[in-house]
Amino acid sequence: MNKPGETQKTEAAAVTTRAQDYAQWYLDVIKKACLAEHSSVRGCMVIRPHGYAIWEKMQRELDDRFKATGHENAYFPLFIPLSFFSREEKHASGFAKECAVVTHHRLKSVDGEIVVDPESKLEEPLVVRPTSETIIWAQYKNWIQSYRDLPLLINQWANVVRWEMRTRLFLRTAEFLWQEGHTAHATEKEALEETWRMLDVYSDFTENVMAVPVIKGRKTEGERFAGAIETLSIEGMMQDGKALQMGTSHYLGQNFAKGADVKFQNKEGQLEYVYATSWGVSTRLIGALIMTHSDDAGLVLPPKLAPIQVIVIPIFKNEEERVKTTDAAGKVLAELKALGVAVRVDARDGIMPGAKYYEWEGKGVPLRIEIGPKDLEKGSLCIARRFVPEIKGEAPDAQRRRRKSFLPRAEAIASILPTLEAMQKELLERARANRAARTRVIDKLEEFEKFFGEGGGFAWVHWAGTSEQEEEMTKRFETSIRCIPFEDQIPPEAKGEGVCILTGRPSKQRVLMAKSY
RNA sequence: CGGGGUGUGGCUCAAUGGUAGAGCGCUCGCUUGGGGUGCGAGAGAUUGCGGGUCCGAUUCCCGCCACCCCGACCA
Repeated sequence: MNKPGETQKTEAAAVTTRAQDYAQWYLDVIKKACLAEHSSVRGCMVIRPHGYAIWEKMQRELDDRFKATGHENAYFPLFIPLSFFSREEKHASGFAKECAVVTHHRLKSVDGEIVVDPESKLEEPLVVRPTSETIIWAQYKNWIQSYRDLPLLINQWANVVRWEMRTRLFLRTAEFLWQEGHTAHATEKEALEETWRMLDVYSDFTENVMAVPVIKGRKTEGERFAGAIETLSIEGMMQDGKALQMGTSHYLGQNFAKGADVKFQNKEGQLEYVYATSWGVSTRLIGALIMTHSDDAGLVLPPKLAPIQVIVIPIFKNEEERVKTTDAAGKVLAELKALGVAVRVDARDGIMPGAKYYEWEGKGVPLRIEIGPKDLEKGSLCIARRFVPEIKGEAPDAQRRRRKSFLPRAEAIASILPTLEAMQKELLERARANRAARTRVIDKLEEFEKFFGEGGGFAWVHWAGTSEQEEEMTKRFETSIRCIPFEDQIPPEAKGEGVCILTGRPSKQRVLMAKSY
């Protein structure tokens, strides 16, 4: 770490965009905000308290939405017997290359060294779940007999393991936390409705809670979930212009019901396989949050996800002032708590106020209240925002001044909730504007190449190629079809028919192409 | 698993064939206090692991392991 005063004393500013710088910036934010770090365990992540507190807030918001749509939580085993896992062929082969497998159940001491006891080999290996479809459907077989048992709407909060070659904090770790919904329905229509409904739940969450705008659409065959008939996703754009898949909702048809032999008797008395969906979001969302809003000063949090929304900092230079200002801070704390604000006082002695500002800004606290002797005299409070809407060409000094406001005490307290609400909206608007600035409607391959050669972003492109041609595009430009967007997701300027950018064949609508994480 | 790189106090890095030093961080004291105060004292490392060469290895050689970057794979 460098001397704080030298390299880190930077104002909130535009984020650098060169890929390597961006990766470094991302790690710096995580470190400054004390969110997470690499574990000594290969590919695994330690989520620190502040990072976990954000996850808990996400969980709560999501859980409320799942409950509101009729879902219940349950829990299923971490281990999946290999035979269960192989019941759906495409599913098994899709995940085959990234599975951790338990083969023994005992250790023993040999010459003072602890080794795996070869005699404890399991008859059947256990796969550590990379996702739980198979183990859950093995159970559903016992739960479903009649159309009266349907729909079965269940969600699980769990950890899963995918043995990735390369990992990145939050975005791709060997073990990650997530929720996975697994539902069973009597008809295809119902299951499809559920698939679409849950995608809406996700987009509602990412936009209204995370303040991250997303494009909703269908995945191409090559990008589909292993074992799904249809995969829907929400795609966000990060500040470097890359796309991030933030959530998926799958229509599984009768594939898993057949694999686990789950039949029900319908109203006509006939046996039928049930129709399934599954959907999930993970701690990757925290990565999306960081990469969408944060700046060079550190994390920026939408107020709805900020574990601490307001930090109160008493300022003093002697014992008398310390007592007075911390006392005043305590009163502000109580009043804000009563309003339902997540607030904390930082009364640590021996740390300069400036150092505290940097620390809490790095952690993404949206609002800071400074209480010093001058404020007590005037009966005012200083409120400093973590960010303000940008004004083009504004000097950093001017922006800093604009972030602070001095208000009479009562007025200041009353302004907190409306300000938090405004900041929540501003973040979404800012993210929308950033996305719009890096989105193009493109018809010519040369233009496409140029766009992605100079930073890139989202490209609305006509496509009518094959899966092989899709791969060819990926090899040539490092881009992929993020999704085939729903009609209402396509901006007006990108609507209409045209011809495929690669093959020239007629195309009914444009798809979303981008480089992605 | 292929190609490249790196392993030295908590972090970022120096140095040296004669068993290590700085900055930041940490602890204590004073000082300071509305954007990272300043000074002083102090704690903290069997130099990734194993072997070889050598009187002597953190340094040279070999093997292994871990991590990072670039590919293949991905929520």
